[in-house]
Amino acid sequence: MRHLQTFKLIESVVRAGSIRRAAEDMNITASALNRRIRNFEDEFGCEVFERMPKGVRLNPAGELLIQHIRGQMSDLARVQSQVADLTGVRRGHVSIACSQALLPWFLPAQIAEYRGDHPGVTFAVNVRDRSQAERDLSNHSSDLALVFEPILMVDFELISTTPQPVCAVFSTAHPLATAASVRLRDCLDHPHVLPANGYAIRHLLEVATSDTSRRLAPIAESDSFEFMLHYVQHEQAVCFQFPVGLPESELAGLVVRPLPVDEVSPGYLRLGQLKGRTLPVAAALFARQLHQALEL
Amino acid sequence: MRHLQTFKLIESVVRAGSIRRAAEDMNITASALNRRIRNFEDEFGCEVFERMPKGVRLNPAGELLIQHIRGQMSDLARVQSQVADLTGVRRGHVSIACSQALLPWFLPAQIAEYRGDHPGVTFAVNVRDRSQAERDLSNHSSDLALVFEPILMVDFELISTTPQPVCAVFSTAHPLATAASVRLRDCLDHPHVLPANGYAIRHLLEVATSDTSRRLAPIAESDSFEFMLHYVQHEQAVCFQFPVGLPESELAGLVVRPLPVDEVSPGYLRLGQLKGRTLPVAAALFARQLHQALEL
DNA sequence: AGAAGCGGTGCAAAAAAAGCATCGCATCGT
DNA sequence: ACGATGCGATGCTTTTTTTGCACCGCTTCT
Repeated sequence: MRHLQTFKLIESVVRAGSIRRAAEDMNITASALNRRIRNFEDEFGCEVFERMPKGVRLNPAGELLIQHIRGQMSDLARVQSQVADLTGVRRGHVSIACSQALLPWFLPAQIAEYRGDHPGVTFAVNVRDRSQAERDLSNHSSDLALVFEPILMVDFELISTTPQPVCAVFSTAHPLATAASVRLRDCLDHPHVLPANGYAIRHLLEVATSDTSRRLAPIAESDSFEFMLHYVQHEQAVCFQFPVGLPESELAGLVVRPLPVDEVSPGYLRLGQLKGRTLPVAAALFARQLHQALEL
Repeated sequence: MRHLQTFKLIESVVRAGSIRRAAEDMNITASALNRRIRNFEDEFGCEVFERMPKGVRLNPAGELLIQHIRGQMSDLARVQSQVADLTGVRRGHVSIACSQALLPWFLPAQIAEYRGDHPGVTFAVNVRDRSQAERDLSNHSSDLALVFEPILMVDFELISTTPQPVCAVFSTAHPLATAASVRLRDCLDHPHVLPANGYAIRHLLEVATSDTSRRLAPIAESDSFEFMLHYVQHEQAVCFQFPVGLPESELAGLVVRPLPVDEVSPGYLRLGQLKGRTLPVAAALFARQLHQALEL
């Protein structure tokens, strides 16, 4: 798109942190890029970058501008997607920032289903923690965020909320496997594996134990649920995960037991978008599908 | 602004209805303009205009595009205004679509007060009926709308609402001038002058008389309140206006009496903006001032 | 002290846009 | 019926803008 070239270049400079690096990325010379920026700043009425010996950085005016630019670009993409829609060519691209739990089963299944109807639509799936996911929305680097317990900042517009009980997961050979029901305190009596700090499940478990005498005493911590699920197949330990992250087909040898919600509050899986933004057709449609899938 | 030139040209073509006329408006040749548009359509991916023997018209894709363009331009203006704000140069421009009643006194006073604090800010005041005012917001051709009883379409975001009783206005020599209170039926017993159909006061009076045996029988209709106010100084007749349209200082020889609200419902003066839009600093500030002034 | 990396600038080459003249086409008025 | 008019489109030349190249001055790091 020719007419937004200057904006794209500026965006690239912001990302690269220096005019020369950005020039290389965009396959033009630094001098040309430099001049375009200076010309733009002239027209714009004030400087946008702070020149420093090691490169450039946005000044406050530039911060305002870059937000505008990002908004413009994603809004134009939305318009083009809508136009493509009414031209009959259903194409598009959906980018999603999501929690790890959605990777093994839920999102692959949902995307495959969507692409069954609309093969022209492409996807980008990025694992993000809850605050980074929201930042991605603000950046316009993701269309949708699907995370547990987001920080819910002002820019986050909820599309859907689904409570998910925390589940204990252990091997079929584990002593708890024969118990009628499993409480958190039972799990803590056994060796247990926990997600690292910052993860929603860890947070919920911390809260659940904070007013009891029981303490979390993980034999292992990890930022990978894949690791933890595999670990409890090797040692008689307990790990935790949300139902949406537990594909039934891959649970051979494992037992899943939801913890009672009066003991451990459920995690809320929240689907959201950037507040006030009109999503491209493809993203809006996919969001609707997710919403329906999550309601079940 | 160089980089939005193409957008400006397209907008101009939409307004002019033909490439040649737009070219003249923008001081370039028709061939250059034509080529820019065709190039843009290439990049954009599909045609934007319907070519007709008498000129061009937007096709559905173009309708979507022009909305995007207008949004872009006004958002960029907002950013520039914010930047000017933090550069210390408080400048800006506020455009208002408003009812006639606000012209003689309220808006002049408000604008003068605002410009007392911010002499760099300029204003555009356009008289619009309630539906046109809302259309102006959608077009981004006005920042604010201040009208009675707007149609309240989906794009209208209310900032402030003020009830205004309908007032009867007549000369001090009029028989009603000595009455303790004035009811609508009293006014209808005398010759009366009404605003034309479509005006809020006319509508409210129609509603008030619809379930009675009394009928409106205006000796004169007008779309100018200025005319009506002056008319009742020449003949012993009654006219109607909202308090906000009646400057006390100019009412020598006239009596103003509010009609009881249980007989004639008050008109609601509504200040609004385009839904979801972030107003430029100057407009947002002025809206806040209006809001406070209207609360008294 | 020197190398490396940064933004900025003068100048010539290259590319893009504009202007001009002209075409084909549909409509309108006489 | 038919020419006049006004529309968008297009080939060609000229003008303007942008780019690339070489180089400067500056700061930082080794």
